[in-house]
Amino acid sequence: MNQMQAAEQTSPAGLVEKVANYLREHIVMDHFQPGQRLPERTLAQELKVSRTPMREALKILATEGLVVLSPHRGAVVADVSPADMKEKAYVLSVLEQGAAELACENATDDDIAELQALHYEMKAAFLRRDRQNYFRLNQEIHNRIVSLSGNASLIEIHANLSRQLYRVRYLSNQKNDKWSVAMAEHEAIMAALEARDAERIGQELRNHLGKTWIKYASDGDAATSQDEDGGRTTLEDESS
Amino acid sequence: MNQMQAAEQTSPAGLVEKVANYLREHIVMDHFQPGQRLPERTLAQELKVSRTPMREALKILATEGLVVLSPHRGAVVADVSPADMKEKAYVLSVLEQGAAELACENATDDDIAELQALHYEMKAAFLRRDRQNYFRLNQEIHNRIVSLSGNASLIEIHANLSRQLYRVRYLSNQKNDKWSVAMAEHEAIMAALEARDAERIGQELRNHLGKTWIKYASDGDAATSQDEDGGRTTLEDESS
DNA sequence: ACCCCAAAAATGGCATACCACTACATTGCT
DNA sequence: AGCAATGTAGTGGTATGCCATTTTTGGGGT
Repeated sequence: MNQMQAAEQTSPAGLVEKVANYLREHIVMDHFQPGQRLPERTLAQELKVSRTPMREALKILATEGLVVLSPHRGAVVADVSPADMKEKAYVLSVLEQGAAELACENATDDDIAELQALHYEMKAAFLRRDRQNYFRLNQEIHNRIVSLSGNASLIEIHANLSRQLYRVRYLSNQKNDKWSVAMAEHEAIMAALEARDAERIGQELRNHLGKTWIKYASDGDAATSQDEDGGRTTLEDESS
Repeated sequence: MNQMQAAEQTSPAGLVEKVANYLREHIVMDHFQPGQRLPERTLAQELKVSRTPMREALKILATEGLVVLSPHRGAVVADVSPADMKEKAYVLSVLEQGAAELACENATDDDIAELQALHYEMKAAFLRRDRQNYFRLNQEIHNRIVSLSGNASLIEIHANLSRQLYRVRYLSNQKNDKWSVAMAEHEAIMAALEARDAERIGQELRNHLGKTWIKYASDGDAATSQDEDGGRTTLEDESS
C-alpha cells in the first residue's frame, strides 16, 4: 500500500519534496519556533516556488504533525505537546507489541540472529557512551522487529508514527541519561524474541516504550538552542 | 490534532470533498470495478470540475486505499485484496486492544453503562436478525470503546483504518452468517470491560476481530448487487 | 516475422490568475 | 468610551495553461 509515497521518490522529481524536506529540517532543528506563522504565498516566493507545491508540502507536514493548518489563519509551526507525544508513543508501543507477536511467528532464525547482532552492536555503543550510534541502532532494531511482522500496513503505520516522533526523539536523545534500564529492557526483549515468546515480548515492548517516553513526558520543555540561519533562501537537495 | 480534517468540514466548502465522496460512494458500491482506470482529466470534465480538486480527491482516495496511483499510468480502482484486508484488520485489532486497555482505566461507570446499553440494543438487533442495525451498533460499540481510551492519536488512526475497511465491511455484512460467535465474543468483551480487566479485554478483542476477519478472508469475491444509476454525471451533496 | 526506433498521446507537475470568504482593523456612531 | 459596521488584506480554493517525462503505438528496417 501507499503507492503515493512510492511515487514520490527522492531521485527524479519532487519540488514538493524539496520544500517539505526544507521546512521539515528547519522545524526539526528548531530554526522555526513553534507558533511561528508560515505564510503560504510569502514562503513560496521566498523559496522561488509557486503556491502549488508549497501548499502540498504544508499539507504533508500537517499530516506529519509538524505544522498546524488553521482554517483562515494560515499555517503555523506546531509546538510539541508532551501530551500528544505521549499519546503517539503509546500507540507506537501498541503497534510494536502487535508487530513483535507476529515477528515471533514469522521470523527466521537468521532474522533473529541478525537482530541479535544489531543488539550487541548497540550494546557496544552503549558501553562506549556513543549516543549517536546507540540511538541509531536502537531505532534500527525497533524498525527491524516491525519489519519482521511481515504486515505491510502495520509497517507503514508504524513508520509514519515513528516519523512523527522523530522531532522529539531528536531532542530527547541529548538528555536521556538512563540508558541502563533501557538497555536491560532490550536484553529482555531479545531474550523473549529468541524464545519466540509472543506474549512476553509484547509485554516487554509495551513496558519498554512506555517507560522511555513517560520519562520524556515528565520533562517539560525543549531546549531551544541556535536560531540563526543567515537568510537561507535557496533550496537544495541536502538529502538525508 | 488533525487540523486538516477539521478544516475539511462538510458544510461550507469542499469541491474535493464532493468529488471524493462521489467517487468513494461509487467505488464502495461496486459501481466501479477494481482495475478500472480513472483518468484525471476525463473524469474531471465529466464531473464539471477542474483537475485540481480531482487530483486531490484521488489522492485522498489513495490514502484511503480505494484507488491506486501508478506513476505514469493514471489512477485505477484498487481491488480489495483479502491479504491486505486481513493485515489491516490485524492492525485494527491491535489498536483496539491498546485502546480497550486504556478504556478500562479511563472510562467512567456511566460510560460503561452506556456501552452496556448499546450492547443490549445490538443484542436485540441480533435476535431480530436485523443486519443493518446489528452492524451499525457493532461498529458504534467498537468506536465508542476506542473513544473511551482518551488517546486522540489512537482514535484518529483507528478511525482512518476503520474507514479503509469500510468497503469490505459493507460487503461482508451481507453474507456474514455466524453472528452467534461474534455475539458471544461481544458478551465476553463487555464482561471484561465491566470488570475493568485490561488484560482480558485486550485478548478478547484481538480474538474477536481476528476471527471475524479471517472468516472474511477465506471468502473470495464480492457480491455485485444493485447498480442502478442512470448515468449520474452531476455532483450533489448527498451528505452521509 | 521480429525488433528497434521515433512520433504521438497521455499523464504528472508547476505556475499563475481569479474569485470567494474570513479575520482583523479602522472608523464612525451612539 | 464602548460597540458596531464597513473596508481591507490575507488566505483558501478552483480553473487553466504550459512543460517535462513516460508510455504506447505505429512504421520502417533487418
